[in-house]
Parts: sequence; structure tokens; C-alpha cells
Amino acid sequence: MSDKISMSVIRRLPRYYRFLDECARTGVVRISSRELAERMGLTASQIRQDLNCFGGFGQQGYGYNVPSLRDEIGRILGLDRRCKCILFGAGNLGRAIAMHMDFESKGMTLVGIFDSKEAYAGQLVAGMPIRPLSGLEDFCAAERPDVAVLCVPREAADEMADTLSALGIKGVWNFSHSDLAVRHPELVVENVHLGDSLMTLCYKINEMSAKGRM
Amino acid sequence: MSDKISMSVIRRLPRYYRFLDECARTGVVRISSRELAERMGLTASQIRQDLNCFGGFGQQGYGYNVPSLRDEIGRILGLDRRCKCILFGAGNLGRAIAMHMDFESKGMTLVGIFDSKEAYAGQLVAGMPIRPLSGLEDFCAAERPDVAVLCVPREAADEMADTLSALGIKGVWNFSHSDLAVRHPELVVENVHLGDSLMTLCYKINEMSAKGRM
DNA sequence: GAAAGTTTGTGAAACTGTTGACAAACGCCG
DNA sequence: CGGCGTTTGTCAACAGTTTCACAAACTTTC
Repeated sequence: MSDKISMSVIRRLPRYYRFLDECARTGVVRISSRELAERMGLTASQIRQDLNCFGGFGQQGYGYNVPSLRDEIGRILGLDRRCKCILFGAGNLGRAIAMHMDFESKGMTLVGIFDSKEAYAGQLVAGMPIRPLSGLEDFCAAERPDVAVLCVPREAADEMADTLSALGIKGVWNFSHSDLAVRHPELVVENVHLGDSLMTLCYKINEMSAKGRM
Repeated sequence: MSDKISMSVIRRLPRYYRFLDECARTGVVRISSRELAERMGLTASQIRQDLNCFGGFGQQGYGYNVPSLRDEIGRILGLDRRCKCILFGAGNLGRAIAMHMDFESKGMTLVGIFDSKEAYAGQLVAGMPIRPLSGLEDFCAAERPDVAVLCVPREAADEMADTLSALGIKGVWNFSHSDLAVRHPELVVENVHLGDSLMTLCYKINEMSAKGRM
């Protein structure tokens, strides 16, 4: 059990969680690090090392209990606490995320959707009315959200970040092309740069083709 | 200049590219690794190290030429080649990606949208008709797409992977919850697990709050 | 209930990635 | 056109991550 957990370990936890949840659903109650490793394409060593950062959840000669390990990882990630989110930007992406993403199973609750476009105001998305930005301050005073989901253009995101921290927002799930973390060290930022991911795929494809030609 | 480039380097390239493109747009023609580092929240050393994997693009006493460095990185990523994509799943997320994502600027061209739901067939998304799966084989024979974007449920993704490689697909941009890479080593897979990203944010928020209480 | 077979937890070794330091090369100014 | 200041490319040191190896602890079987 270590005191300082590295981000590389944390980033693997959601995948373990997903996998164990899937196993638990299909009735598996027991799994060894070796089997888990095989099925996830990792080494058994790494899994044991990762889990041991948080304590000994396994038992020698037996392995790990699937549902209880899943729940432990869920607790480590904080999925059992509730954290309130508000979403900005009710364009295609914002709507898709509001409707598609299961916030509840990830420790979050979506409590409001905002868009600067007045024409959207009142439209229902995921059973929630789109609100105009004019109501943001009062809303935050009443609901005290912790996290903002940013599905807005870069310029809007840059402007918004100051407002958000002033309103008590602690974290941002950032889909905008802005690199918020550099100018806002006070915010916890998790970036999702889909464009970067697509460019990386482009590289991998071309690299593979290049190998094929050699 | 090295022979084997690591993924950590590759994953930073799209961000350099975005940043340099932004600079170029605002008329900046010259930048030093020190300034780039400051503005991107990295070390100058890392930037120089990264770029030197591919060759000496800079000049001592001067720095880097912004547009030409951007173009070099674009070439390394393969953004100048065209790679054909087909998208599966015209639900909220699939539509958002089809409409929202600028494939062209990332070395890709979206050439077709498919959905198993017959009722969708013919609807226009991003100026393209949604096609039924029955037409997939003929379509691939004619268009020869390289990459599939998977915005379908896990079960559908699992089933689909075999079909796809049989039809000549080399890479997958995977938004489904399936971990395709393990069972399909012949495919180049780039995963986007939004749920994992949200869980990671949940952890960071809770960790920060915990620190605050100490 | 003891022996055989598993499997964890863990410290150390090997590997990978990042940062620091500096010589060599170049731009800029007088 | 020569000297000064700047900045790269690069090698070496450092830090972090992953893998290996094995004793200790448990389960299972007979």
C-alpha cells in the first residue's frame, strides 16, 4: 500500500472497474490476476501491483472476489459519492453527451444544461430544460454544482473558465479545443480532445501501412 | 533522430499541431522551444527531445518556423494523406461525430454512415444518407474504406469486428465499451472511452476535496 | 489433517520516459 | 565583419513505470 498514487495507475482503474462489472453481471465471483490479465491484455504483475497501491484485496491461493473488488475500485474512484454537474453547450455534442452518457453510474449527477443561444431556452434535452446563461449565477447559488462539462467552442471556453471558478466550480470535463489546464491551475481539468485521438489513429494507420510496404 | 518512436511522443504531436496551427493563424512565424513550453505547460527540453525524434526542424539562435513546423508535424501524423472512414451507429453520439468532427483536417474523409435500424435508412446526416447494413459489403467493395468509426453498443461492436477486418478495414476509432484490441490484434484500434474519462475526473475531484480537508 | 497446488503481495531489477546541462551553431547589432 | 546573446541538438543523469522472481499464505484434495 503506497501513499502517493500515480496517474498511470488511476487511469487504469476505470477499465478494471468496467471489466469486473461485466464479469460480475455474468455471474463470475472469483478471478485470479493471471486470468484477468489474459482477458484484458495486461500482465498479471501489473494488476497485482496496481491493486496493491490501495490494499490487499486478494487472497493467496484463491484470487480476487469479483463483486467486492469491483466495489472497492468504485469506492477508490469515488463513484459512490455524488458530484453535481452542469453542462454548457447544447449543440450536437452537448446533446449527445447529455442523452447518452450515464452520469449516475460514474459518481456524477447532471443537474442543468446551459446554452448561450437564447433560441434554445426551454427546449428539453434528457428531460431537462436548456437554460440561458443569464440564469447561471442564481442556479449555481441554489444547486452548488462541482463540475462543468464544456461542449462549447474554444473562445467561449476560455472566457467561461474564470466565471466558473468564481461560481465555485472545482472541475471541468473539457471537450473544447482550449487547453484550460495551463491558464487555470486552480481547476481540475479532464480533457477529451477527440480531434487529437483521430489524428493519433491517422498516424497509426499510416505507420502500419508503411510497415507493410517494408 | 531515432528509429523507434514511442507512443508518448506520438500522443503529444496532435497537441503541438493544434497549438502551432493556432499560432500560425494569428500570424506568429517564429517560436522558441522555451516559449512554446511556457505556453503549453511543458518543459523546453521535452519539446526539443520530441521534435528531434523526427529530425532537426529548428535553427540555433533562432528557434522554429511556426508554419513549417506545423506542416512537418502534420506530415509525420499523415494528415496530408487521405484515409476513408465509414461510421457505424447513427444514434446521438454517431450523429454528433458525423456532424461535428472535422474529419478532413485530420487526414480522414467520412464516406458513409451505416445503422442497423432499418427505420433510419435514407435519413440525411452531415449531408449523407444513413445506409442499412445490408448494403455494407457492396459499399466496401466500391469505396475500399480504411477506417471504421464505431458508435454502437458493445455487443454490436464485438460482432462487427470480424466482419470489418474481412472487408478490408485496417483501423477502428472505437467509442463502444468493448475492448476490441484484445480480441482483434490485426486491427489498429484507437479507443475513446468517455465513461473512463468521466470516472477519472470523479477521482480527481474527490482527491482534491480530500486534500482540502487535511 | 497433511501434502500438493495456487496465487497473492512485495522488493528488486529492467526498462522507459523526462529533465538537466552544455557545446556547437546561428542571428543580430554595432 | 567580429563579438555577444540566444537557442538548438544531444548526451547523460534522473525519475517513473513495468516486469520479474519468490516467499508466504491460502485452497483443495486425498
